[in-house]
Amino acid sequence: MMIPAVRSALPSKQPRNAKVERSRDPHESRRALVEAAAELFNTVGYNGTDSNRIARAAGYAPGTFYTHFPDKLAIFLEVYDVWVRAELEAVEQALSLKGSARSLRRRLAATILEHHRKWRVFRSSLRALYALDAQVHSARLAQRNRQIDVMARMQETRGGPIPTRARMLATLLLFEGICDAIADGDARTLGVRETDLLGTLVEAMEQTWG
Amino acid sequence: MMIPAVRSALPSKQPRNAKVERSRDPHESRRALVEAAAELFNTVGYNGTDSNRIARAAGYAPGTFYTHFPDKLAIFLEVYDVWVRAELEAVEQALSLKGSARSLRRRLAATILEHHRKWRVFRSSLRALYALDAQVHSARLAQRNRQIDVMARMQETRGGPIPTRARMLATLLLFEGICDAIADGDARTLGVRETDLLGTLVEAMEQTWG
Amino acid sequence: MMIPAVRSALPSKQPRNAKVERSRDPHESRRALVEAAAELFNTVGYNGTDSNRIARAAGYAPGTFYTHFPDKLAIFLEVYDVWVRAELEAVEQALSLKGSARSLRRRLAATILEHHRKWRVFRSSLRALYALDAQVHSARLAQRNRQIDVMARMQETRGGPIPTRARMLATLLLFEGICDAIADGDARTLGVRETDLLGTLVEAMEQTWG
Amino acid sequence: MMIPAVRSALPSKQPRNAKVERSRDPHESRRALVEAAAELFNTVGYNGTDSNRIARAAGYAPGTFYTHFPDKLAIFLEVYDVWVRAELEAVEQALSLKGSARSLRRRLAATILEHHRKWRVFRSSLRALYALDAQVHSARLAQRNRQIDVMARMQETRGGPIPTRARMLATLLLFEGICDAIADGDARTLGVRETDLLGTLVEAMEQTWG
DNA sequence: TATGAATGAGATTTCATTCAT
DNA sequence: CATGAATGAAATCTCATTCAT
Repeated sequence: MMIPAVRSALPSKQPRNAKVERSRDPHESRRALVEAAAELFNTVGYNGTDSNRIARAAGYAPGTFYTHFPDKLAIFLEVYDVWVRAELEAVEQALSLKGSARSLRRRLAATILEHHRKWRVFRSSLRALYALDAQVHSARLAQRNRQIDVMARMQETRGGPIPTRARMLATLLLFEGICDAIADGDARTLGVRETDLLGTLVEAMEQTWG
Repeated sequence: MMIPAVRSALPSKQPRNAKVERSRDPHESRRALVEAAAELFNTVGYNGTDSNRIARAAGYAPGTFYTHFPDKLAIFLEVYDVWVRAELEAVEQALSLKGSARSLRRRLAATILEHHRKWRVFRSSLRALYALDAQVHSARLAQRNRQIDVMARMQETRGGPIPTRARMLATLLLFEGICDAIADGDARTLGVRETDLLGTLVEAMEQTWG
Repeated sequence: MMIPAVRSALPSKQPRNAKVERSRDPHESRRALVEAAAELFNTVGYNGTDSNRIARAAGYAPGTFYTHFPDKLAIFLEVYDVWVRAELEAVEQALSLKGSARSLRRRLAATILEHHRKWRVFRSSLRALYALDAQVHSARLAQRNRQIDVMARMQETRGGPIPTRARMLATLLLFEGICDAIADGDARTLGVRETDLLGTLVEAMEQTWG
Repeated sequence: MMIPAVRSALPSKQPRNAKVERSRDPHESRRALVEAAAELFNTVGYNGTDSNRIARAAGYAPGTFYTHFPDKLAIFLEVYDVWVRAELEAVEQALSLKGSARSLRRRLAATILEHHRKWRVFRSSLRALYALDAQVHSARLAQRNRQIDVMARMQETRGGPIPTRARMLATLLLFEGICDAIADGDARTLGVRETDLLGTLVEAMEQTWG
């Protein structure tokens, strides 16, 4: 049994894609499954999601799931991959826009916050699996590495001095912590205005990158 | 006249078992269950743990679990409570020792790191449930509030100026992020020495509390 | 670097079983389940029957039950439906045969008695659920209504005057009471010959329908 | 799981007798248990009632139940006994009052109807167990015998001719059927006025006893 | 007698996974 | 590739019953 309030938060018992005659294109099938899985993982979490439901939500029969993925974890990793790509893309886009260092940082913070907000529940499952599963762990570490690299490259482009990895990692962690706290609605509940918290973040970024 | 086949047709929930291990003190039983649950949650996570196993691990029969807790979530919340208390105690003890502001901060960081290390997997489940369950959510928010209060009180005692709540929350989040990263062994994997990362943390604390 | 103990710590709901008995026709499966359930309900009663046992008796694994019915009550209602249909059919057949009004009534009584005899235990569960469950209640009321309708139609066909609904209901209830008493073997135990009791019933019918 | 709507119909989770310091008088304890059991059986049925709850509702600990009764069926039989006694008493009282044969019959019908109304759910469990358990079966048969005896004695007193046992049993069964149908609210639902149905009953009695 | 924690068999239900078509 | 009925291990939870105090 999963948390009851959550069950009813499910997208809908009659999946929106039901009865849509699915293409026989395997790429499209896979894509649809990943999309449906993302939606479910992000609504009821990894453990609240079952593979039959993923298939049905994507418009397929249960067995189809297993023609595309060996198991539930595999599709979770794939969803993670999609997610990572989307974030990186958004980040690169945010960084590619003109503007002062300050406005760029604001944009970056806003972009990542948006992303965290959208993937709140998925992220929470990610964290749980992170501690339990080696594959998820290393996937996430790889992502962290990439994020630090982006940071470093960004600074290189600007011509500024590259901070120590410790500093960059710390900034990254603060970034995550703050975005999660805002996305979860906790800042507000704890009596902190979101702007103020974001301000703290921008400040920290300034200290790290000058 | 009696219908012949009838005698044995009753659902027959009659005799059953007979052996009775023996009632320990109910407080002790509850404690043992919570302890076993903590251990299991911290090894295989919330979803990997089942109530029968908790009972067995504590030395009881499956049913005993339900004479003490209505369900798995209830014992999870109780484990969390124990955990919170233990952390607060450790923190207060760390803060009560004499020493310079610097050494005090180091001690605090070491204490919390130790705590995170010990409860790595439990914490990951906590995070997953945090996003899915209202009770866990509010329990954790209450804990955060308490932590901020301790911070503020600490500063009051020292006579220093109390930072904004935004700053305190940010520091708390950085604290958590860094301790988790070290506890998970990620700092090292990402090419960052734990000492350096902790150094960043202490620095941030200095900026916040002067 | 990977946390060593972690690889095997995932809840591990992976491989499991492999043998597959083979999908029969789903209609046939459903039918087999209903049949097995009918048999069990009629032997050990509703509460003495469990869904796993129904599945096994029908030649399926426990889970199969739930691919066809949401719960035990659902299959009970379906068994009831089958039962009702069978009775109506038998009744209509009995009524379609040629013969005097008297012989027709005897035949009708014999038919229903036979039916009650066969479904003695099932009927007792029906009665228990009737008082506790709204669905069972309304299903049975619907059946009663149908029975009264059949009575009225029968009389219409004969061209006789249609009795009041109160009289028809009373006759129906007497019918049930007497058939149950005989089916349960109670008439005999109470020192009443079954023929005599049936005679009383036929008499009552004569008074009602002339 | 019992029918959900029924669970919530339970007298109350905090039994009304809770915390009342129970007397150590074993007769009183037994009485209290039987009373509580009667209430529960009549609310959630035999299978919906558990022995711990009976004990709690009576103000005792679970174990106390077993110092008074060997099992759940035993207390059910005792409740039945109490019920039977109460009905007989009420009947005898109704019959002892002066009045015309007609008014006496009306009173008798009203008395028994009242009784059926009050014990609707209990009666439904009785019927279910009747078909499954030999003890319940014979207890109920004994009661039927007594009822027929009362009928015969009554007629003897009046000096009228005693009908055949078949007739008397038939009348008894009609009585039960009609009272149940009214108590269950079915007469009304089936479009029959309760008075009309009772009228049919009184008519039948007149035919049987003149 | 009364207690009440403990028992453990077992009922209900879920769901990742398989495989014949 | 897609299907979907079937699987069966396993998790959650219940409750009649026991027994040491």
